[in-house]
Amino acid sequence: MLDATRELLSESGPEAVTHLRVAEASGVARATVYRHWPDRADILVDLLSRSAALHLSPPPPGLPITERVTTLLRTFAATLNGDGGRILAAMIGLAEWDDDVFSALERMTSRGPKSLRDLIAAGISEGSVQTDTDAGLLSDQLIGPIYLRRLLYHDEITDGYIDRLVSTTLGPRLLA
Amino acid sequence: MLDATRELLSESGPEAVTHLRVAEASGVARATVYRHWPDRADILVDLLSRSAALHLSPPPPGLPITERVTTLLRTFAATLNGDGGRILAAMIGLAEWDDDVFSALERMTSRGPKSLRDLIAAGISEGSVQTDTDAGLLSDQLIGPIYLRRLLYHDEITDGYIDRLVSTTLGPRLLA
DNA sequence: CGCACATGATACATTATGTCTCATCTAAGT
DNA sequence: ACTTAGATGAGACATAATGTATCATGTGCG
Repeated sequence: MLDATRELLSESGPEAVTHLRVAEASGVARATVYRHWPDRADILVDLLSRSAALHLSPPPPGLPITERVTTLLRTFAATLNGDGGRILAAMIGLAEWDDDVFSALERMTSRGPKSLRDLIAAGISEGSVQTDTDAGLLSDQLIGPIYLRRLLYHDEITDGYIDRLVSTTLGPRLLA
Repeated sequence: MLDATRELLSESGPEAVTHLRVAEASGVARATVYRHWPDRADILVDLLSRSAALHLSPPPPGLPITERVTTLLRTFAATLNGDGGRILAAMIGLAEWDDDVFSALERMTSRGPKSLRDLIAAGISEGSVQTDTDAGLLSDQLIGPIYLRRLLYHDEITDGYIDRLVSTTLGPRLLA
């Protein structure tokens, strides 16, 4: 049923996720869908709560900070370029009015900035990034434009874009 | 009717915008709503197409580039902190599956980056910004984090955040 | 006044929604 | 192999929503 829900969501948007259509799409009786999720919104919240975080790539170990950040952002962008972008767009449109969806959104999107901040913090402590760097802000500056392109412009996020982003954002804060 | 639609959208989200509820909320017969917008989505598309752009502030004239950018971003953030944030979130959630909403989204969000790029381009030509600056990318770097905070974190965008954003993003590219 | 046009009110058929019952199936324990 | 608890399928049912049609009323305008 959740597979069918994900399919419906990706194909036709959140409004298509109804008890009836989930039942039809998954070959299950309508009553069964009601038993699991009495409220229509519960189906979506359940699906979205189980959705994987937007990226999970463990930052590779000994490489220079620029490489590690670039790798992290690329796996992140790959998820956004795929199905993750649509799911994220749906969540943003729902989270404004549904606290449960917002919680799921927080869980889904918090891991990325966190590991990026950790990466930057590691760069500071190992002396490759300026000490007065605000890791949280720098993380926003790297991730924000990527979301912007995907969600507002519906543009694909290319490796070249990420390279330019990293070099102009992180570049000026690097120490020799 | 469109006022009632806006109210419904802001209060209860896109799914609450139905012929019936618009009719009730605006004190109009249900048939009248059907006459104007035979399809449910038409109501929202019509409303969103008429929505003002996200910011309109004409950049003040002779001030230094940093001041002008900061002013622009502040009026932009003010709209996002208000009702514009919810409307934008709804549009992002709909634009993924509705081309008309996406067109409206483009019109709504294109003016901001454009005037920001123009501002940066002016800064380059008047010699206060480095000549190798990519105005489009710099614009994304300034606007992206603001969208990020509003849409994903549901955080208010403070003047202090914008100040830090401008100083760390635009600062390194300024010429004496 | 007369006309074009939008609206209100209502009826109607169709579909969706939500709840209920009961027979059937399945997995697990005895 | 038997029993039982729990889940499912199939369908009935009432209610609400949706979409269309009709006709009387109102309003602005030449």
